[in-house]
Amino acid sequence: MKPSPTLKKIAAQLNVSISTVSRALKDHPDISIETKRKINELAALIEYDPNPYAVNLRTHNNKEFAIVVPSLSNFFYHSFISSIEEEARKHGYSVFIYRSSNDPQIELEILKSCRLKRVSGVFISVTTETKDIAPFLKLDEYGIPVIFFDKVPACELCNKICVADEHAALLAASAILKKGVQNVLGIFGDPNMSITQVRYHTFHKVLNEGNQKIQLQSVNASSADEAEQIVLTALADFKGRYLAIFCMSDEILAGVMKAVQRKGLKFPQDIGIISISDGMIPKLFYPEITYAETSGFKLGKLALNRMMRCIAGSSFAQTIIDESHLVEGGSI
Amino acid sequence: MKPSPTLKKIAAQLNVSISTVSRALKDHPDISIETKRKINELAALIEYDPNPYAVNLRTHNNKEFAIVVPSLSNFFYHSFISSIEEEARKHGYSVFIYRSSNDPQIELEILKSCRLKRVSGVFISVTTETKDIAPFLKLDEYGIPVIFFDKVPACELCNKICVADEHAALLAASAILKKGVQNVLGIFGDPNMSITQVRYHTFHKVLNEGNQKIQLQSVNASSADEAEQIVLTALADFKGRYLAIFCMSDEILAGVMKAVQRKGLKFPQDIGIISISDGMIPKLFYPEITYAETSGFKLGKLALNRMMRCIAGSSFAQTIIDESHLVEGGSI
DNA sequence: CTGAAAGCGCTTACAG
DNA sequence: CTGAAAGCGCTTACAG
Repeated sequence: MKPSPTLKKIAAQLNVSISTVSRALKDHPDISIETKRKINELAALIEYDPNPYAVNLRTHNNKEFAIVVPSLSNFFYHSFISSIEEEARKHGYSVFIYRSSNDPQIELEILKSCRLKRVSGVFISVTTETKDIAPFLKLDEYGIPVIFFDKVPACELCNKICVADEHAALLAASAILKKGVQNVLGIFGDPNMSITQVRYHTFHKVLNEGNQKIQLQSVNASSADEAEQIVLTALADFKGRYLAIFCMSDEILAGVMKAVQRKGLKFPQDIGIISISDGMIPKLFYPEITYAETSGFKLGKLALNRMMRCIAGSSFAQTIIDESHLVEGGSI
Repeated sequence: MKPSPTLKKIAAQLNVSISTVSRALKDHPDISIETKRKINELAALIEYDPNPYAVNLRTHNNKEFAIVVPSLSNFFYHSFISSIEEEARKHGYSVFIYRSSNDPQIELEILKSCRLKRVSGVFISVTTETKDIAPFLKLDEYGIPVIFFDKVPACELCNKICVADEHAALLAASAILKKGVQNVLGIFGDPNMSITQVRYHTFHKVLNEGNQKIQLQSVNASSADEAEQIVLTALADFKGRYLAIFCMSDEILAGVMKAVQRKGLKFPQDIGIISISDGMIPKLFYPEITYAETSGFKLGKLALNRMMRCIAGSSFAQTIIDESHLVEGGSI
């Protein structure tokens, strides 16, 4: 285990004081050009790098953001994370990712670690079980800004960046109206999640307010398998009539597609399908599935922007909602 | 910005020395029960937590592993990461993830950061451009073990954990032989990647060594779109004859499925499909696609095991290859 | 232009 | 059983 180069060693070799070396390395105007040259040369030669622990102990400042997510298996997170990262790098920040495994206990440990490490800021999508926002407020007390994204807690005074659930549901519902479909089956996720409630509510409102009379049936599915079963049942119920299925999420879409393929149905001829998605799953089928896009990319930029404002001192809490747009596939 | 509780403050309030507080908090046998009680009580009350920067500066020891991956959009990585994490937690280590964006420059920065932070160990899947292994050896010099996984560099003396490319290709080829298919189209990825070479070589060897005479055609595709085009062309060539398509990866499978759906082909009736995959994409279709599984889960356990050995002092470099197994879907 | 000194918050050998 | 002291590697106000 090789010892690291330190200011002390450079100072000793060059017969100057540690203070001088420290100043020279950060290009302090006091130090003479000649001394700076000597010091920088040696530092480069022995590949000196400041010990971040020592620096931090003194300055309480690291340029690191933490992103905390429940899981990694989500294309929305990918685009969000890469967007944050790209932008953060430009500002001289590095980014690392913590995974909470959707476990509030682990999430708590991660938050504590972020606090103790005094990261510059935290972007977090909370677990489905997270109820207590005290740990987040605590981060704030220590001057660490927290930006919630995607799965956000019910908290007025927080900075939140959300996908446009309402707008996405509206786009999907409008697309269905436009096609003039009469029988619609909406499949939604966990009814306790706010994301489900918003999407459900908007979807229903738009369809019911249209001038067409539509037979709308809505169901909740907690897994792809369940969604598949629901569709198989519905196909029997709606026998003979053209049906459009709305999928609130990728997981549900996966189940729906299983049922559609199992029954050998062609879309959009035999059945119509429309979804809210980040776009990965819809593109696996032919024709591609039409979906209202919830992309993390633009959202990431907005989130980072907000973060930089917070770091600059803004204490004003704000909820930012990105717009969605319809990506026409050909499935309805 | 609230000041953090410190040993000093506890010491002052209790009229004992800092050393005593430090010892009491780590349950040192020298300290009297009564003193320990008092100190622990106050520490709990004010929520004292040691400053990790100060601790590190003294002890050079943090219990953190870094996982570095080129990208997050890969189910193999998800299972690998969650497996590592789960196991690491049991050993009292926490895990954070760095994303290199498949950029060797960023990868370099990450490695440096790992070195300076003296993480306990690094698990890394390198970028496709990574040529220079010097930075990894450097980590090793500083006593930080490096375990390569999945995308590993050509380096004899490294610890590597790999998916069983050979075994997976063998299983897929054997499955094709068993079905007695005569016309086979193999679609492979970037021919410069070692993973492609191994899969290609084994696949061909097994098919050619079988006693059946098989017409085998192999092509390289660098994207899903390209794979789709290849299949469309091949369908014309093999007109009328039953064809089995082997997909080396999920990306290729995605393209192949696009073509198959576009042509309205039924599988396994009209065409046979078999793939190497982590299992997510194959399960989206009906019938599900048959594939040789390359799961990160078991691999993660093996990798962590190896890491713990390295930390315990083993300097013996080892390449571990996990076995694959065939998951029967119904697509061939 | 340069250096000695204090201090960030901790740990640990040494002394009593 | 407890404490004073040195030191991890750095930064920065103060002095010259």
